[in-house]
Amino acid sequence: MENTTPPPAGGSGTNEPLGFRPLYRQVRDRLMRRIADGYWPPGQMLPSEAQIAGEFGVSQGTVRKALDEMAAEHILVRRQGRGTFVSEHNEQRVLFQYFKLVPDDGEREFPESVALSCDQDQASAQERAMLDLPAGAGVIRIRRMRSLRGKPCVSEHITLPAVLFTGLAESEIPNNLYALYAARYGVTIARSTEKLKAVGAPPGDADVLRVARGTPVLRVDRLARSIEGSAAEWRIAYCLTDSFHYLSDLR
Amino acid sequence: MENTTPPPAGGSGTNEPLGFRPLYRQVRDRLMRRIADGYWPPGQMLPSEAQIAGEFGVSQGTVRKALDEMAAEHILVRRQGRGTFVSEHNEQRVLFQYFKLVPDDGEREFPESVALSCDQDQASAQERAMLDLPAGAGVIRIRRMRSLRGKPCVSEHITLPAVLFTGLAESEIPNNLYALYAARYGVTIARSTEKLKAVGAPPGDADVLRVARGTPVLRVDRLARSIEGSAAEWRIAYCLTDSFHYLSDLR
DNA sequence: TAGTGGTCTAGACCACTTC
DNA sequence: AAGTGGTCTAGACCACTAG
Repeated sequence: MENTTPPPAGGSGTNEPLGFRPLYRQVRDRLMRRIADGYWPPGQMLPSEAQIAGEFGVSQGTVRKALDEMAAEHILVRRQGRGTFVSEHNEQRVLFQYFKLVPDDGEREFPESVALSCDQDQASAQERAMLDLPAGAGVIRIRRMRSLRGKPCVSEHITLPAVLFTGLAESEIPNNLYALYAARYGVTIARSTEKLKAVGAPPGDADVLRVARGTPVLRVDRLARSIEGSAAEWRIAYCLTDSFHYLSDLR
Repeated sequence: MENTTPPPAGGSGTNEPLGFRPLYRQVRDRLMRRIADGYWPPGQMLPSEAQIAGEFGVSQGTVRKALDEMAAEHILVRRQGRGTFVSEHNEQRVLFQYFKLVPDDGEREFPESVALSCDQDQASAQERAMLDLPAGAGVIRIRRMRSLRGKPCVSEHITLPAVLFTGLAESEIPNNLYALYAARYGVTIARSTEKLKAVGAPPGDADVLRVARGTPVLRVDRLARSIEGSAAEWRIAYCLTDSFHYLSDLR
């Protein structure tokens, strides 16, 4: 693997100076492709640094830098003495990376869920805009209620591109959706953006949460992206925050 | 610098296996101490990697690893071809690291501020608990209103340990408080935790924000810590989110 | 042109896990 | 004991900034 042909434009989200692409980024890209293609599924152990280095014709240090970067993004998990593994969306990871609602007086807990409905339909203009869908595309919509300690606390509206998740509308809705996306549809959620607002609870959500309409609730608008970077899920959640809070760490 | 005397307990927040402390962490600790002590003030350029390596008697790669880690925590800023600098709390940094309120339809902007009051008093039990203060300790309380595009959007209640900020109550309150803490009191804010809730606007804050009492607002409870890790500021902000949102990136 | 950080290599040894 | 990732070193060269 040589660096004699630097691609003119960068593509990994960061601003490359256009004209130089480090070797370790090319290694990273090739590893990412294999993971995105399902060559190494979640939970799979990767070859050792030395093996990857031999295959790609680079030094072990260069492979290490690529792997470290991917571990920092939670794409991989490295464990000394054991190996390097593709991250799984197990409960622990989802709990810490994606579920930010914490009891005021206690530890983080994984919520329980009840699916209220699940239908397929044509995407609205707003849904097409959020999910980068063409006109006429289909979506799957899921309504869900989640509880902590037996107390309803989140009313969710989830929208998925139907083309990525064919047949999901007819199946059971598990508590851990991201594990299902990965296992059954090969869609691995890698990062997301949340926009938070305080609003009065809309009628339907107030009923689900068993509070009066207009009660202040936290509205969380999340767009989740797959490992390839494309929008894979749009989710709006109305959260009760009288005995919970949304935890955000600023570094 | 040798690794023959591994300290029995780790102290940098992470769980060390108790019995091995890498050299680069010891380098990091020594650099941190100098920065915390004001030996290298914010904005100051550090010696080159080679110089530090020579002074500490370690290799350049080891120094590099320490510097990279500190840069990842925003303690340092590294610029190729120029050098390594102690981070400043300039507007750009505060805007991206600490001010998460973004207009729904536009770019991030730095808000304007109006100080409403600033007093010194004995700490309440709650304030002592939040800021780790002994009984009888004094605090400085600041009330502030912040605006974006001329529109009031945040009502702030700030509490500071009086012992760290003597004389602040009698001075002007600038827009960028964290720059003042660093420049005048040698207190560099390094990280913080925010707890978010949706609540009805309390009377005093509703008046400041010019909305009806009980209007849903985002309550942001922030505890900010200095570079040494001690609690340095407790801040509660009530934010209007009808045309703004709190932006949270999940990685 | 000199000085800085950034990349890449090669090799030695250490810490941890598993068999 | 074997295999993995983690640390540390030494040195070469590249990309960027500034005088």
